[in-house]
Order: sequence, then C-alpha cells, then structure tokens
Amino acid sequence: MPRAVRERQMLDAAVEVFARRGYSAASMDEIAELAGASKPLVYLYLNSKEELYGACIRRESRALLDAVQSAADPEDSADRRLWCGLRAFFAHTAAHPSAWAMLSCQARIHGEPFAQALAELRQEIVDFVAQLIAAAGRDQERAGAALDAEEVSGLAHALVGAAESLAGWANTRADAAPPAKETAATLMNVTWAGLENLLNGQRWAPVRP
Amino acid sequence: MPRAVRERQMLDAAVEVFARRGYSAASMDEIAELAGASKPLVYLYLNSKEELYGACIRRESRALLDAVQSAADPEDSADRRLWCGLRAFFAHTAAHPSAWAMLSCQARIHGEPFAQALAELRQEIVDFVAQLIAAAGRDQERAGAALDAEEVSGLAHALVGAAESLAGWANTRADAAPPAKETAATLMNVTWAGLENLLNGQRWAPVRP
Amino acid sequence: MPRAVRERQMLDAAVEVFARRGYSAASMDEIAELAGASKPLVYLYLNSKEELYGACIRRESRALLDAVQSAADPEDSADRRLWCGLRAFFAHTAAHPSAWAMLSCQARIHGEPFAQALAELRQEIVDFVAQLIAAAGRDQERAGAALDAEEVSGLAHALVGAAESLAGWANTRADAAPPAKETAATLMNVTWAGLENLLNGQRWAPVRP
Amino acid sequence: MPRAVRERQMLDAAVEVFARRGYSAASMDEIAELAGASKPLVYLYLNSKEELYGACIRRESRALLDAVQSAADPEDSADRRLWCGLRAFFAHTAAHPSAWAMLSCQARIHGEPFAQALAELRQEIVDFVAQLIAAAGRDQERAGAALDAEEVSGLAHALVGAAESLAGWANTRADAAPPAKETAATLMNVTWAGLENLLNGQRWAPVRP
DNA sequence: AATGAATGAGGATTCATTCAT
DNA sequence: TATGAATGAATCCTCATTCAT
Repeated sequence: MPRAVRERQMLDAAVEVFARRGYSAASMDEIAELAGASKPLVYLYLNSKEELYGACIRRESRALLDAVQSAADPEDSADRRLWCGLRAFFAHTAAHPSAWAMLSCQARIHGEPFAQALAELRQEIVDFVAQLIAAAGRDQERAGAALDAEEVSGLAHALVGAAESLAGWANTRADAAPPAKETAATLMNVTWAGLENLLNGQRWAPVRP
Repeated sequence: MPRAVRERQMLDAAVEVFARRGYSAASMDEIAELAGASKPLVYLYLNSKEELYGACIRRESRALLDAVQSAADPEDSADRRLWCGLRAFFAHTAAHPSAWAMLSCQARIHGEPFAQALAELRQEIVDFVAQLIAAAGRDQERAGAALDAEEVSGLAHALVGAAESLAGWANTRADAAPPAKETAATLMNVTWAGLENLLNGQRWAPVRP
Repeated sequence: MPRAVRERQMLDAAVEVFARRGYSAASMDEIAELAGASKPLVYLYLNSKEELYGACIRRESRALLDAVQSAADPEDSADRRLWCGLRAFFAHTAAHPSAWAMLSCQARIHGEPFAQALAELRQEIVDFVAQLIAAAGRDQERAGAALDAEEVSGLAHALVGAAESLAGWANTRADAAPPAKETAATLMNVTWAGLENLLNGQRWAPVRP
Repeated sequence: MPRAVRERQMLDAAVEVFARRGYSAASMDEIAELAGASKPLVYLYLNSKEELYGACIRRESRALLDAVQSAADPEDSADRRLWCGLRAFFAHTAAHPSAWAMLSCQARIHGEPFAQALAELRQEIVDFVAQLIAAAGRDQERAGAALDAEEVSGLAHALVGAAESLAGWANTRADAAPPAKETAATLMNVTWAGLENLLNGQRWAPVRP
C-alpha cells in the first residue's frame, strides 16, 4: 500500500480517536489498530504522538477554514458573506463530526501540546468574522458609528462561540439534526439585527424598572 | 489540620490542576503536591481520581449555577433577568478562572468520566436561558409569534455558546479584562435585538443580490 | 473497656480476617474495623501485623492441641486414644472453622512469617499421632513387627493429612456437616485396619495381574 | 526470542514465585525478573496477575491430572489402578515440587481469585479416587455392602488428603526423599485394608474398655 | 513497505505504620 | 484508654517509543 494512502488512513484513525478520548487519553495502540497498521509504521510515518496530533489539527483546521473562507464571495454584501460562511461552517462540522469534536473539545486546554495551534485556528476564524463585521460597518457607510477594534473582536468572539455551540448541539442530535441552512438562519436571526443596530449606533441598555 | 479544611485545599488544588491539564493528563502527584498534602491523604479523603474530579465538578457547577440563578430577580422583566444573569455569569467566571477553565474545557469530551455531569451542568444553564427567552416571549404578549420549543432551545444554545466564548476571551486577557458588566452588555447588544425581532415575528432572511 | 477484653476481640477479628484472606491479603484496616477498635490501638496492643499473626497462631494452635491431647485418656488402649483424639479434633475444627481455616490454609507457605510456627504445630500433632501408633505397636507386643521411626512418621503424616482433609470437607458443607463422631469413624474405618495389619507385619503388595 | 518460549519461561517463573510466596505476596516484579524479561512484556503476554495465576494453575493442574489419569490402566483391578495412580501422583509431585506447592498451598483460601479453579482441580482428583473406590466395590461383587455416595466421597477425601500430606512430607526431605513407589506403598498399606473391610461390610467400632 | 519483540518511565492505588493529642 | 491525621514505600498496570529483521 502506497505511503500516501496509509498516511491518510492513519490521520483518519487518529482524528477519530483523539475526538473520542482527548489527546492524553488517546493511545497510540488504539490509533494504530483502527488504522489497520502496526505501531512502528505509525511512528515511521508520523514520528510521535505529538506530531501526529499536530498533523491532525493542521489537516482539519485547514479543511474547515477553506470551507468557510471559500464559501464567502467577496463580491457579496457583508451579511450575505456572513450567512454563507456560517452555512459552510455548519455544513462542514456536520459532515465531519469527529474532526469538529477534536478541534472544539480541547480548544482551550493550555497544557496540551498544540493548544497553540488550536488557539490559532480559532483566532483565524474569529478574525475572519471580525473582518466581516468591520466590512458590514463600512457598507453602512457611517464612519461615525465605527466600532473600535476591541469591540469588534468581542462581537466576533460571541458570534463564533454561538456558532460552535450550535454546531455541537446540531451534532448531538445525530438522528434529526437540522440542516446547516436552518442552523445558520437561527444564528443570523439572533445576531444580525443586533449587529446592525450597533453599526447604526444603537445600543441595548438596561431599563431601570 | 481539621479534615474539612484539608479537603477544601485539595479540591482547590485539584480544580487548578484539572483546569491546567485536563482530566487524564492531570496527575494525582501534582494535585497532592499543590494541595500540600501526601497522596495517601488525598485518597483517604477523596477515594479516587474519578471521584475527586466528580467532587470538583459538583462543587464548581453548583457555585456557578447558584451565582447565575440567584442574580435574576423573578420580579424583573425578561431582558433584565437575562442581563443580570449574564453579568453574574461573567463576574463568576472572571473571579474563578480555573473553575471555569475546568468546566468549559472538557464539556464535550465523551470518553472521560463525568462528561455526563458536565453535560448536565451545561443543560441546566441552557434550560435557564431558554426559560428566560420563553418568558420574554410571554411578556411580549403575542401568542401568535410564539416560538416552538425546538427553536427556543437552539437560541438558548447559541446564547450560552456566545457567553462561554466571551468568558474565555475575557479570561485570556488577564491584564485588562473588561468588567463583567461590559461583557454582558456586549452580549445583550448582539443578541437582544434579534431575539426581540424574533418574538415579534420578524426574521432575518437572505437577500438575493 | 479493659485491655484483656479488647485484646481478645482483636485476636478474634484477626483470626476471622486471616482465615478469609490469607496473611498477606489481610489488611490491618479490616481487622481493626471488625474488632471495633482504631488501628493505633491494635498497634499499641499487638505491635505489628506479624506479631498479631503470631499471636493468633499461638492461641489457636494451643487451643487445638489442648483439645486433642486432653481428649486421649493415657489409660486407654491405643486405638481408643486415637479415636478419642480424632473425635476431639473434628469437634474442635467444626466449632472453630475460622481458626481451622487460618491454621490449615497456609500451613505450607514458606515465605510468610510464622510458617515455621505453623509447621511446628503440625509437627506436634504428627508426633502425637506417631506416639499413638508406636504405642499401638507396643500394645501388640510383637517386637518383631516393630516399624522403624521413619515409617511411623510417614503413617502419621498420612493420617494427619487425611484428618485435615476431612475437617475441611466437613466444614464446607456448613448446612449438613456430619457430626465429629461420624467423621472420626470414617477415618478409623479407613486406616485402623491397615495400621493393625502393618503392626502385625502384613503389608499390602501389588498383585501382578 | 519467540513468544511461545518466552511465555513458557514466564509461566515457569510465576509457578516458582507463587509457590514460594503465595498469590498475594508474590510480586510481578519478582516474577518478571526471574523470567528474565521486563514487566511490560509479562503483561503483554499474560495480561494481569490474576490471569497469569490462572494460566499457571491451569497448566499445572492439567499436567498433574494427566499424569495420574493416564497412569491407571482401565483393564486393571481397582487396587492396582489406585496403586498406579498414587505412584504417578507421588512421582509427579516429587518431580515438580513448586507446582505442587503452588497447587496445594492455597487450595482452600476463599478470597483469592481462582480459589475456585483450585477447588475444582481438587474435586476432579477426589472424583477420580471416588470412582476407583466405587469400582473396587463392584469388583467385590457384593451389592449388599455397597457404600452410599456420601460415604464414598468422605473416603476419597480422606485418601486424597493423606496423599497430599505425604507428598508434602516427601518434598520437605529434599535430600533423602523416599521414592514415589515407597510413598505410594505406605499409603496403600494404611488404607487398602480398611477400604476392603468396608467393602466387605466390616466396620471399625470403638470397644468399650 | 512492514512488523514481532521489547522496555524505561510514570501513574493510580493501597498498606503497614506512626505521631500528636 | 483511645484516636484523627498523616505518610514512605510498594504494587499493579499502561504507554510512548525503539530495535532487529
């Protein structure tokens, strides 16, 4: 069996196992067995548990980022771009549940190796969303209402967190998961109006009872 | 040193270490050392790694839930209740970063023991938010616009995910973390307008370009 | 509670636990708990696991030896003395099953401490039986047929082994254990005729087919 | 070194150590060292202390049973069969003293794992002997004197116990152990006459002085 | 391209034992 | 007389990793 094929099988198996168990509880034995190869071969191709994990993360984050970024047509309006990106995001996470479980489950553990790689992926997504929000602000053509970078970043984090949460929620109901389109709509429903208001300078404020 | 005190020290240390490393990578040695006690004593009081983890999770989820639930005055309007709950949530997670790291980091790993307990905590929070949303719908007094349970659940998940993400984001900037009030405001800004629209029967829809 | 009483409770508990688990698998915790005392007290009175075990063995072997030896009236004929000794043996082992389990189960493990003490007890019993056999030989008043010491020792070992085995067998059928008298009769039935024959110079010999 | 060979070395070492120390006091470290292998290898091949013990017991009981059962020619008379079986038994236990020590030492400890397996081995031997006794009864062709099953079982237990005891006795005098043939003769001497008497309906009875 | 054989290092857990009171 | 608090030392077991073939 040619090396490239074997290597892909190994990564597939590793993603599966890392998703199921987490990094430290995953065992190279289980991975090798699931990959249908002997452990020395796994080591020959991928060197160590840490590198294997790194390779999994790189492969899966690239795939997810590609899916999201290529879904947003730069010609479109900001809300359409966001909407398309979200649809692509939910479609991808639903199509690759193990990959998403691996990426999302340990995104914030600091001790594990490659926590940084995971954090970077997350940052890239957040940045992408932040750009969309900023672009929407420019579409609005109201320089006065411009949000500061800090605030945009916060909004992007909120949006991404909501998306992650919805992706996980959708994946748990394996039987009757709502289609990506619907999940994306839910999220647009909750957030877009608020974003528009913000960009128009309207803020929610607590009403003294 | 009396047992109760020691036990609390141990739980504190364990929360710290579980947060730093995750369940499986955490070692009882490290926990015992951080607690300033010997390993056998940890076992004497808390029986096993699994039970220790369980005790940590129970203690910290209860504390977080209490903080959030007791912050919302049932006499208030729905948006005020949500606002107060969020403020309490962000204040608590900021005050107990390790606890929040422990609770949030592994919320979705399935293999670990107590994944279920974690999932239940999350569900309780989601339910709490879902109630608030439903209550807001009733405040609106428009029976016709009532959202179905499924949709409310989705919205709640989105909101909770956004909150979790913001809490993590706030905690990473230890130096200049925004105050809970501000973070809560950000989240209300993004979501409340959308929720109100929904409750009024207005939905966001993609505009064909 | 006076020391003597407590000490007896401890020995009782220890015999029970040593019988159930064997020396090394028995834990001082279990013994202390069963004795209804704290571990430090056990150590105060009995010093160490090894000494505790020694005390148990001494107490129980002395009791068993006393029972057997005091049952045989030196005025009686050899077979009566043997018969009475066996009855006493089976009665005692049936009345103190834990003690017998403790004494018999590990009689031959060499590594354990006090294996020697156990071996000595066994030797004392064997010697007692050997004396009876030798006495029976003298009763027979046939100097010519005298068995050599070696052979007598072998016979005694056989008899004692048979008795031990029967005692264990009787103890396993807790519900319907045969009375000591019957067990003793079984053993006399199998062995006495053979012994008499031997003392008369008749030996069993394989018959070429 | 091929796996089969290594595995045998491990079993040999384990039998040795279990015999010396008993199950719970035996340490996997000592076994591995005696086997000339590392501990992980022992675990790789034999899974756990418990399974290793089980494997030892199975191997050694099978060997002993085979030796005894194949020694008795079914064409022979009952006493010859018994005699041959005993000779084989004593020869085997003398040739494999560790195995016999392991099998006999803990035959009656209840808590240990595999106590049942040991008990079953013993029962198989007892049953084998019981069959011989019953067969001897049939040879006698005196239906009237037939012993009931219960009594036969008791006799078999006595005989087996005597044999075990003699085997242990023979093994302790490593220097000048009597040959198996002699030990077997001793046992036949003590027991066969009694058995024959019983089968002829004659019982020993205490004589009132 | 592929693997059976092998291990050093480390982790969870238990236990006999002691001290301060 | 009696004990709550505490631990050093072992023990079972697992895992990432390598070598010889």
